[in-house]
Amino acid sequence: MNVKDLKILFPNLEEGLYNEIVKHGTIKEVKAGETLLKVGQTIRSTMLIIDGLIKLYREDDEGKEFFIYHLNAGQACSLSMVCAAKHETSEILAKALTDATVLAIPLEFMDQWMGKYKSWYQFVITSYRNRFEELLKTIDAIAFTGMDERLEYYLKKQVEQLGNNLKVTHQEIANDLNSSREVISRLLKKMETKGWLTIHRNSIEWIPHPKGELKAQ
Amino acid sequence: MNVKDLKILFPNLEEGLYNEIVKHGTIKEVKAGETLLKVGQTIRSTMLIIDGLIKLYREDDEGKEFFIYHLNAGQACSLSMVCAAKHETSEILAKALTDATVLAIPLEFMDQWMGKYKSWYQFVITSYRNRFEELLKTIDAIAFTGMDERLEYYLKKQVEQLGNNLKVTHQEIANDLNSSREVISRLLKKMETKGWLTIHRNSIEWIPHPKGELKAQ
DNA sequence: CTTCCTGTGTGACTAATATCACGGTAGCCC
DNA sequence: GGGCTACCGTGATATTAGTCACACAGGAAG
Repeated sequence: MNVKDLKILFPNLEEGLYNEIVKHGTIKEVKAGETLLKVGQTIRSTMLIIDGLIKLYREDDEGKEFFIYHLNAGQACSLSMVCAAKHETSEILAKALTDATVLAIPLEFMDQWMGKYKSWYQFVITSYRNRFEELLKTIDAIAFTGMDERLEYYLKKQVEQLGNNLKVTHQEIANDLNSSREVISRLLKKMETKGWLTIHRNSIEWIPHPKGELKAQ
Repeated sequence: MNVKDLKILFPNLEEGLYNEIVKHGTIKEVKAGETLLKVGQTIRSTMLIIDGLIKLYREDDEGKEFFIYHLNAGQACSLSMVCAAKHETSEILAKALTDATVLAIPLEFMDQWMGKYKSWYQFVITSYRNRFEELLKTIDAIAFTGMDERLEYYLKKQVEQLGNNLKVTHQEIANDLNSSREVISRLLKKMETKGWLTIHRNSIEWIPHPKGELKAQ
């Protein structure tokens, strides 16, 4: 990892901080589909996403996985920060959706930089706020809306991260939303007749349309 | 506000920090039922709860209120922290459930103390982690379980905060859970026959029983 | 005591979602 | 091509939760 690339991904940090990050962080490569973080695992470092897309899940007792949000390049795993700071264990499951590169920073620097670099503190706080907002929006979706709107919200988020052509099966969507394949199939069909997307085998093509963007947060 | 009381409520902070809190914080008294924070309101200070019980809600477009969690004495409003740090607006609704006293700390100290007092940084991070966990548990409840379990979880949380005798109507519970009175009434009745509680007019008496405690987090 | 209001109980109905049971189809491998 | 497997479509049915209508009960105020 070099300072130049780091600056592009994580702008607005202090000069000295970039050097420290490069010096103390260790690169970790993860293959698509691999698990980065298991529930119950002890966290010993904070993770910055350098490349790729990470998907975070909440797991229930029976191992069902409920999708919470994505992390992509230039973001940090807030949970790894909180946990790291208290030497505690993970509450969530993180999987690499694509091949990914993450930068692991041993937790002792987390503390140290907090006092030393104002930009680090800002970065951490901002990460938190963003994740917190994601969680609140997720709660909104499940508490206030039906499956149809949730699917819509879900697809828009996927499109935002992965582009209009989603390589995904109905079953996978159902798992992420803790629903069943049939329900998702039927809802997708409805959305297809509305002209919002076209269904292919193993993929869905999102058709941009006036109401198709996620509201600015 | 004096240092001695502060120490009891917020232990493990640095000596100098207590003095600063007392010096720069301003006490705010709130009557039961009053709103502390509206959605969309700009936040100019971080709030520490000195006394009383605060209830936080998420609001939908039509003003329906979905209960998220409590804050009680000795805790901080994490959201006010994130928002304050970025001069942003509130995403949630906070109401005083009982008469309450909060200590408002202007946001500039938030930044300043972060670098100056390690204990403050620890406190903030810990607050976050706890709130984050609450949110995740709330998501679990709505994503993975039915109304019956959600009601059970809800009641246990109330009991934890307010004791075994809950002064609450079925309608109020229904609002908090974004359900309807009839559904709650019927579920309560079931729980009554199981011997978990007794229903009175305007109140519910929780009967402690082996499975009646919230799992340790 | 009567009136009125609020909270509660209950049955009937509707809507949304999950589940079951298939049958069809595209693509892969032999 | 034939068979296999994963994915998708669809009707029937079950379950859960929300809605509607109304009856009743307790308590406060007159």
